[in-house]
Amino acid sequence: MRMGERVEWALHCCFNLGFVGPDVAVTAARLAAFHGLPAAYLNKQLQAMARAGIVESSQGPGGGFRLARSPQQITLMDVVTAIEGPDPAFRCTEIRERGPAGMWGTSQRACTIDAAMRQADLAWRRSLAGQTVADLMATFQNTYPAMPDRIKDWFTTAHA
Amino acid sequence: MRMGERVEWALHCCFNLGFVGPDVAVTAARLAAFHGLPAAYLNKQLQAMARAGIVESSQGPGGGFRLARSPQQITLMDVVTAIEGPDPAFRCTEIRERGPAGMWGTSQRACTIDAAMRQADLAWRRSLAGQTVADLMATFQNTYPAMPDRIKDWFTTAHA
DNA sequence: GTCAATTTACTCGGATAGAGTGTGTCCGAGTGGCGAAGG
DNA sequence: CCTTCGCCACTCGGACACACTCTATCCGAGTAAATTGAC
Repeated sequence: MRMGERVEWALHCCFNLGFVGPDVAVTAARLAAFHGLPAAYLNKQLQAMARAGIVESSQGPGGGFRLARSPQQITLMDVVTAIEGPDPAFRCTEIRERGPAGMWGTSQRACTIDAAMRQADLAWRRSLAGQTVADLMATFQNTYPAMPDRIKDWFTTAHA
Repeated sequence: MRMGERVEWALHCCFNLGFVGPDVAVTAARLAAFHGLPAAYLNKQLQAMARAGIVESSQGPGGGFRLARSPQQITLMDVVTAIEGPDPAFRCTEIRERGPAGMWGTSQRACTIDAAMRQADLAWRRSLAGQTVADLMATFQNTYPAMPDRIKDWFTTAHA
């Protein structure tokens, strides 16, 4: 099982957009340059977050992306769902139905194995839903007090 | 993010091998027939579990696979790790180092985002480690009391 | 009848092709700002 | 000098190739059981 790098990118973008604040829009190219990523592909992930209502997009000169709501109202679960989709990692394909046991009437109840895996998935989702972008920003600011302003400056001032 | 079907297959195999008991070995072909799966590919997963010490393999006539230890001592985490590998789903690629922020000395501490994702991964792993194959067997037997014997019979008797 | 070497058939085990998803890239649609022209 | 119209550059947005992992398969190595022959 492997989670795509896209999620990492999206989280870092939300993180930095949180420090920049909702007043200015940051282009995908600028965010890509800050992280050393391919701009066009990162743009795709930002679009996905825009569809999910996490960020707002504006076109034209001076356009770009900004957080659609407060960092306190954006959980890691929101971001992961926006990028990776809502489906759980484990998907029961009901192989118990394909063999001879399929005739034995064991499909009245939910698959025992599926239930167990769903429970683990739920624990994972709860942990993600319990952490907001604001929490990450606070932890980071606590470790590096001067960094938030530095980040905001980099994004709000012009660059070659 | 998507978990392979292999995990589902492996779990069902452990589940059924638990009911069969450690006295008789079940071939990969028999397990595949019971679930309607490709035998050679399922064999590959059983091999992976053998390498992990979850099942024991024996060659020759009368050979096959059996649980290497009690179902109570096999957790879902063991099976998932054996099939999917020990790496966590989320892997931090340290993109913070690739941009201009890489020069700002933020790599002294662990990546904030990585830490948050690791925490969620840990919750997932704890849930998996807290459930054993024996637990699943007990739940299933509680729902369908007659099934375990029926399963054992199917695997221990000859078939066309 | 007993033992042992041999054969045999059956099993796992790793090396080898094909499909699906994630990764990366491109060009077109839309939009806000800027400048020139007219009143 | 102010207003208005048109142009333009910049942005997002979706459609198009490439790579990698998962899926599936094959044939060879190894082994335990059955067979056969001698003692």
